[in-house]
Amino acid sequence: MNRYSKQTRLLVAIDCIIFGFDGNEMKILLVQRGMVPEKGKWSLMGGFVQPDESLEEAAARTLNELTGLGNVYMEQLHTFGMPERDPIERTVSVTYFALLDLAKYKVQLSSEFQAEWFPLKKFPRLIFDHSEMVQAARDRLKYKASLHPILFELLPEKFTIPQLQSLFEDVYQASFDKRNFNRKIISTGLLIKQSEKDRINSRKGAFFFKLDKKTYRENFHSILRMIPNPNDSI
Amino acid sequence: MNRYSKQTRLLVAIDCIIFGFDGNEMKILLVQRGMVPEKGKWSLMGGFVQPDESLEEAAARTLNELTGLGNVYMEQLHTFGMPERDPIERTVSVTYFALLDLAKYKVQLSSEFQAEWFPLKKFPRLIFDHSEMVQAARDRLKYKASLHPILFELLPEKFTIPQLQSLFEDVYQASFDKRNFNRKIISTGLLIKQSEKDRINSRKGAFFFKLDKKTYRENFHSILRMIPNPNDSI
DNA sequence: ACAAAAGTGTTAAGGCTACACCCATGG
DNA sequence: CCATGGGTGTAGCCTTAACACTTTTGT
Repeated sequence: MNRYSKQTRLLVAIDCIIFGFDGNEMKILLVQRGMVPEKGKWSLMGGFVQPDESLEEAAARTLNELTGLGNVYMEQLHTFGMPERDPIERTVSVTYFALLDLAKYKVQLSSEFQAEWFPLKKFPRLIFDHSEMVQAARDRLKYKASLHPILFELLPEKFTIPQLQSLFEDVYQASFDKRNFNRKIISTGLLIKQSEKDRINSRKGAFFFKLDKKTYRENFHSILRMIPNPNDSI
Repeated sequence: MNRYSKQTRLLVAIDCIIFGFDGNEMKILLVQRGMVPEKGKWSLMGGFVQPDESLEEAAARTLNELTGLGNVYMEQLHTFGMPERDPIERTVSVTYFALLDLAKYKVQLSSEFQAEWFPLKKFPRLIFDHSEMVQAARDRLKYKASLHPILFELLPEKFTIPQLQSLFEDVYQASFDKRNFNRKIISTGLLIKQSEKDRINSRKGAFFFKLDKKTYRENFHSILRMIPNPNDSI
């Protein structure tokens, strides 16, 4: 015997929830679907798992086809498998979410796809169960970012603490006291202060910081408390 | 068009990591595989996803076939999809882990399967990547139980605090100071003290507690700190 | 000199760890 | 009466939230 006979084989897809931060707000990368059904409607970037690739490879390939990027933070999110989720044919979708520094890579989007960055606060209706996938990814991101220094993956190599705070505030839709936020972030020991300042947002200028990669790797899996108590919803 | 032509369809399996606690130690339920390849070797309970069932339904069905149980805590863990993980034919496996009160249900194991409870500390070599799945489930259990009151799912309706503590100690392979453990658990507000005592383990007897189901549901998703600092590894 | 954002310090409260003794009971 | 496991209290430390003023510099 070299097949499990009598069992039904299913299509297995990958869908990627691609988050980016432009220094100001969180965005999500969507594509206009190129095939029927729902051709022309907005959806997550996805594709089918090929016979010889692992799920991680399929996810990385999918991201790369759209953005040209590799070496991006990706994490398996959840697998969606309701029988009727794709009306054409039953498809099980393994979802991954990716975090990237949007400003740096904005221009590289493949023109092969009709892709666009949308603010996470307001993006179009998506096909199938893709909105549910986005919601699950947002929930996971919030959850994980409160315990692990994952949001640094969204920032450029050099960033300022006010930038970091505005990223947290956008993710949590909350405001934080800057003194407490500062103390909390500094106490993680993850930041290395640079001598230069970013003068884009103020006359005084804000010091740049870099991530201490070694400490980052060592502490990534320990449970930290990354955010102070929020003040209010924004 | 009513099929995505040219795409390869894959077998989609469910594998269940079933944890149980017998009042003394954590166990895992394994079956002797009934089909080639690896017939007779120990493996997780699993099966293929059927055409008309969701992944959750398939997982619940798999658990029910083996134990006769329904209404058990189950959670999707991770999807494993290395191309060569099953040498017969490529199979993507969606894993779920289950938590159950072993003492209560020990007898109901279906005789259709050769199933056995093994101590989590020492269980046989498993087929394919099943050991990796168990490790991932243990890691997830530790992680999640440190933040959410998930381990109550392993206990009978009435339980004592020393029982609860020994469960935590087994999961974390650590010992906790009983005064601090007590305070921490009581402060969650999840326990309702009963008037009866359990006199099995001591002459004095330990008070039974029940879970406050309402508080449990309300607080399940908030991030608590469930365990005090461990003293030492056991 | 003033506007606009960056940066910093203190206090009071609550939560945490570490630690040692009394209680209830059956034999 | 004693052995066994169950149950509790506290002091010192650390972390946290709440809160307001000073610094820098371009215009």
